[in-house]
Amino acid sequence: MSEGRRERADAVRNRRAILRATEELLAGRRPEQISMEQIAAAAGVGKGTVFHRFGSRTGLMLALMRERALDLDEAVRSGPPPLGPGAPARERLYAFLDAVVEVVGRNKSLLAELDHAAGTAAPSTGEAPPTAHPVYLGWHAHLSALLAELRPDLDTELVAHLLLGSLQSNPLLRLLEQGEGRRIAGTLRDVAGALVDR
Amino acid sequence: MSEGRRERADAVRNRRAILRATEELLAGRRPEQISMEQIAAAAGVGKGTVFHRFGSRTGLMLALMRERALDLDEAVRSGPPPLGPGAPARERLYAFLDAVVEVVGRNKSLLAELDHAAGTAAPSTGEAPPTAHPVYLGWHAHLSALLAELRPDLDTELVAHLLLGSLQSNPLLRLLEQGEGRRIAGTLRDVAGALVDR
DNA sequence: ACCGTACTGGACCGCCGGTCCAGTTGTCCA
DNA sequence: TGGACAACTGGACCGGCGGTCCAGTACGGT
Repeated sequence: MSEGRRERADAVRNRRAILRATEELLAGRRPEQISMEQIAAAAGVGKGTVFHRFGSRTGLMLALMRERALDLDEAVRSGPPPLGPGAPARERLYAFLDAVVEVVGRNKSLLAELDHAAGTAAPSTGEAPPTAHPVYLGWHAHLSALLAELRPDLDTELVAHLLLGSLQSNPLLRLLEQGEGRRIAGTLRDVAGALVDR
Repeated sequence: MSEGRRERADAVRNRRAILRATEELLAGRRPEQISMEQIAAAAGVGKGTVFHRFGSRTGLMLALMRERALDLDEAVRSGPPPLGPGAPARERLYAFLDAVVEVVGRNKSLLAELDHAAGTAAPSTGEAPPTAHPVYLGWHAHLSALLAELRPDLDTELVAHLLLGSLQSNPLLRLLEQGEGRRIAGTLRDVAGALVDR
């Protein structure tokens, strides 16, 4: 994927403008009420440019989500404990759940959009694999690993899906919207704790 | 809501035809790939009729979901134990989780559609309350009550959302599609069990 | 200064959910 | 039995969306 050609300066400028514009619009309205044309207008570019850079609506949203999830990703991979490596698995688990709830809370609408978009795949080879988005996959891998360390007897892959999936569901996103983040983080801890402290 | 006027015979016939047609189409493709026009054609009626009877796409999907969830609802409210009243709360909890997984499994695509539609409310009074659909609310109420009986110290409302929400998430629905229902039911039992058997 | 190429933007396309209304049909009452 | 009225019907129609296309533009290496 690494191009030999450098990216042109105006292309960079426009890509950033589009991402910023999307962020601003997203802060005000629900994502399904924002059209690609509005985004283009807000960014001061043509609609064609938006699609040229991001491929599709989903591609744009995904790019934005990647950007937003980068910090957490780095903190988990090489940051200081307890989020990063070095702390005991249980501490890392709790820290990670708290962090995920926080990130999800700051990106509810984006996640709702991506979750829905996951079903709509490219019509290229007839039946494209409708995988979850990369950000989710990363979270899931990390969570599975932590759980497996603590309870190797469980179906940790599935438990990780259960824990993360619940955060993506509409009722939870609604609560997050109402600032119930701390309450959710606490209860998620209770649930995970019940699983882990046997 | 109880009308004094009886429903006309042809209206009943058409309503059933539309629901059946929707079911058949839903069995073959993902719901977002089915247009209202296709449904109308498959049912042998005009598009106007579909909207007249169900109000909107969401209304139609909801009507279908209600129909599908009726059996479980009755079994829980007045059926034999352990699903119905009479069994100890723990048994009822396990039985209910199993039953919900089964119903969700038979209606994944429908639920995905409704979950997404929950965000898009009627543009009537500016900002309509984007509540979850009635079927979900019913399940949530029942599950909350059972949990509260077993662990009154927990935030059972929220735990119920976590358990049910996870089933609505895309990754889980994907697994359900691949026939992993039993695996999911089992793990859900493990999670609930860890919470309840302290 | 020049040239090739990647980038740009807005007209355009097909489709979708939803509306409208003129015509039809079931139902009730006399 | 028949007539009148409301409820139902269906397909033409609408605004708007995501996505495509391509002629024109402007960047950046040489």
